[in-house]
Amino acid sequence: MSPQQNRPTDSELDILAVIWQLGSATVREVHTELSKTRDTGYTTVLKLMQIMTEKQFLVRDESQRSHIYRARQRAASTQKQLVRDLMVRAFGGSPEKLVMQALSAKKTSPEEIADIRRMLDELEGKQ
Amino acid sequence: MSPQQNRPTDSELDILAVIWQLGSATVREVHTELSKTRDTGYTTVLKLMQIMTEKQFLVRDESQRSHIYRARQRAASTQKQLVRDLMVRAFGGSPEKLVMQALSAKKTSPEEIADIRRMLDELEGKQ
DNA sequence: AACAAAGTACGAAAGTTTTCGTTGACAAAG
DNA sequence: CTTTGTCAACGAAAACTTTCGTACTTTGTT
Repeated sequence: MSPQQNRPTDSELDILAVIWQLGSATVREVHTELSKTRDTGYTTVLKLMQIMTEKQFLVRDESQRSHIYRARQRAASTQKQLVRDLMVRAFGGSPEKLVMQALSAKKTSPEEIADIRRMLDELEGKQ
Repeated sequence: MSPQQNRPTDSELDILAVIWQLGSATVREVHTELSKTRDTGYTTVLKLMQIMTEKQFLVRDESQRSHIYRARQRAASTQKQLVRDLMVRAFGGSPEKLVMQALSAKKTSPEEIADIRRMLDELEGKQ
């Protein structure tokens, strides 16, 4: 009904991830991609993508026989929403606690650390 | 579709957040706290906390009539799991993308930025 | 034209999470 | 000792998410 302020479900996020990667995709393409890691039926993916279109997570071009789907929101926008949500619910709204866990959750390379430093520089420059 | 593992559900996370804050709590205390922001029944919270005990998210002391619950895992441990999960599913495993969204999701103060810099220093020192 | 292949639509079943009404135990007050 | 309030237990309903069978349509091939 209302514009996207709700989070995608787990399966919906899996589908979004594929579409983010491909830019746009048919059900077949998404299904093929998901099949690499999950055991999932074609019509299951189809149904989910139809629901996601209703929910306005996706838009589709029906001019071809096999409809072409795109994400309605940019990846960054949905990702930001997801992170904000987790930050509020699990970290009491504290970004540095979340960042700390993010960095310790995976061995972060020196290059990645340098990237983050650059981001901090930029962020500080703006303020 | 997506592996569930030991990730708390949304409602379970809300309860965990309260218990993390209070250290330990009765159902009454959790319910009172949640009622500030959510319209939720007492027995709903009770049932959830019973389920969470079965799932080993919580442990309880039954020696008093009103049982006292604690988190079985430290907050940091569960938080790390949640962040790792989100990092993999929404960010393709990339910590710096997640960090970037975290920082832009909320206006981050200079103090918070300084904290994060210190964390990066420490992280680099260890490697 | 007939058939097979590939696609959408749809509804209902199956699975999971959340909600709450009800019951019985116990405690505190009267 | 009876009433009133608080609690845990439990089961089932409600709500939400995921799965897939079936029907029908369109396209390509023989």
